[in-house]
Amino acid sequence: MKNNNKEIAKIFNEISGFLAMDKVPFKPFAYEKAAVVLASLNEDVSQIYQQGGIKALEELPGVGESMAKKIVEYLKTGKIKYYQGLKKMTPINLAEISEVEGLGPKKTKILYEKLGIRNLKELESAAKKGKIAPLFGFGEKTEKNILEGIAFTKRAKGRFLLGEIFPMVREIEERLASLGEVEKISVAGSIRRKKETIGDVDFLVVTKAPEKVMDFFVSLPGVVKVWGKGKTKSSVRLEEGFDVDLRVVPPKSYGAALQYFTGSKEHNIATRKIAIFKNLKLSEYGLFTKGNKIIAGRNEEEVYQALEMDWIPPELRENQGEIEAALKHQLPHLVEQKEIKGDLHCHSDWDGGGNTISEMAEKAVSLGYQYLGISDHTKFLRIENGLGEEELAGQRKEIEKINKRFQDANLDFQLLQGCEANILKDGSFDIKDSALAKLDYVIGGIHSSLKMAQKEMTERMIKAMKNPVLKIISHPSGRILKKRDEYEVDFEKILRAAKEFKVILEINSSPVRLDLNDKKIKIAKERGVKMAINTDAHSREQLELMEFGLYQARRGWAEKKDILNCEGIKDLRKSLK
DNA sequence: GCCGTTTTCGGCCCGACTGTTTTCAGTCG
Repeated sequence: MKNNNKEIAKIFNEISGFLAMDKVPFKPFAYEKAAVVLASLNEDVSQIYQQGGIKALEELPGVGESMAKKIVEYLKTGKIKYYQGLKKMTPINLAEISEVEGLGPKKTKILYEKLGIRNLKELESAAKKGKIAPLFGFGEKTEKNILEGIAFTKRAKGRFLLGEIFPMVREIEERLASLGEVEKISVAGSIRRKKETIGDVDFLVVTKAPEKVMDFFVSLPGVVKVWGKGKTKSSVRLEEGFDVDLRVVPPKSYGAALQYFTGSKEHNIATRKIAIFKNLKLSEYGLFTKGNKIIAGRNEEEVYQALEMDWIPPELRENQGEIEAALKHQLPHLVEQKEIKGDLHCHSDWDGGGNTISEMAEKAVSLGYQYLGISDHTKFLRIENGLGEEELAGQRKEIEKINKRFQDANLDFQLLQGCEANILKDGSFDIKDSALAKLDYVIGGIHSSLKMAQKEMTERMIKAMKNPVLKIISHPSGRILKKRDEYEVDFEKILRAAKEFKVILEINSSPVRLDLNDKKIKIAKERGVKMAINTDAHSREQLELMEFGLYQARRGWAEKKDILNCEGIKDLRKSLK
């Protein structure tokens, strides 16, 4: 269960920060790059090491002799001496402080040297006392930004990203399901509803051997604490910091319990009201008549059916109209994974991504896609090695070459060439429109000047949308979960412009973005604005993140017809024209 | 510290933007 890749990536990121503090040239970038590679790896480094030794580690892009040694040291001892030495010299909780938007290594170091600030708590106290503004290089605004950043970090605390937790939940579910004694199992709660952030995890099982199942549960790998262990309920904490509950329920109540523990609370209250109206009583034990005779409970379908409702997909259970729709048998047919025909936003090694165009394409083929749009950054984002006019032309040739290969192999798959151009402060792009017009499509994204006032930001986006080369707006609200709020923009105006100028809004699948979010997706759908679910993958593994964008789309009531990349290649090409 | 259709050494890490130190360092993507 322990995730070596993430742990080492975290340490490398901190090393990068410590080195940046001392203005060490180039090394910070090298460590950062390696951290990104490690974090996006599918296979655990311990496996790579076991199979291929230190040589195999050095094969990883961005990892050389020195870092490979450090990885081995970590695998063998759980520590990296070099890192501990740096931390000793400057005992700052860098990971914690860097969470605050606007604070980097240099400023953090000054704060430590002048005010002795080592962590978030000390930072907040100093900012509140007004000690930061008078420092050389700081000021009123910086202090205010720091306080706002801390407040934001705090609000998000205690909740985990769906994308962080989901793989672990799947693993636990598989382990439990593999026990012969477990007859039925499901995860419930906000995970089943696919909420973007999760408080804790609930599992329900049906079993004839509860003791054995509970014993197995509390000794799962990764369990660091057992809060309680009983016949019907046990709770544990995993080393990642979140709690998991396991409940054993009788078969005749399984559906009612699943319905109850899936929530949301608001959905349950509304459902119970329907039961009361029908002179029935709904609880986690079942649906009962006034005479306490059980009439449903074995599965969810029969519970909803007995209430004369259609079964409601968990993603919709937020009491946002799904109850009424289920009563009228008018629930939407939510978009499904198998309806996704391709991905229109991913990055190749041309702009610093982890894999070549060929490798990305092969992965897309293995996912069953008909097409993949390569959309590398344009020149402004040089750190990501953004492409200029000539490079785009060169990339075009490369893509045509690869497409030829697929064609010769008689494969029903095509690469498209797009790009992710930057919408600058004035609403223009960072690259000539004439170069953009040569591509199959253009994605526009905001990556700078995020703190503009609402009116200016709205005008900036609409100006970009009016540009006929623009087809898709990437991550339209700009939030980073647990880190940064959305930028200020008049969303209704954006929707009107999207409709008028036929611009597609992206549903970005990255677990830290999920942008548009569920609420905005629902409004966009109601306004008749089309969307595209994209991964924004920077490596081939990240193409698998599509499921998280899909969940968000489903939470926003999106159907196949609302999603651009549910179109087959022919229709898509027409739509992109 | 990594990497090599410029290379085993000498490049790499750019541009927009912000806030603040009135000319530029730090941050972000």
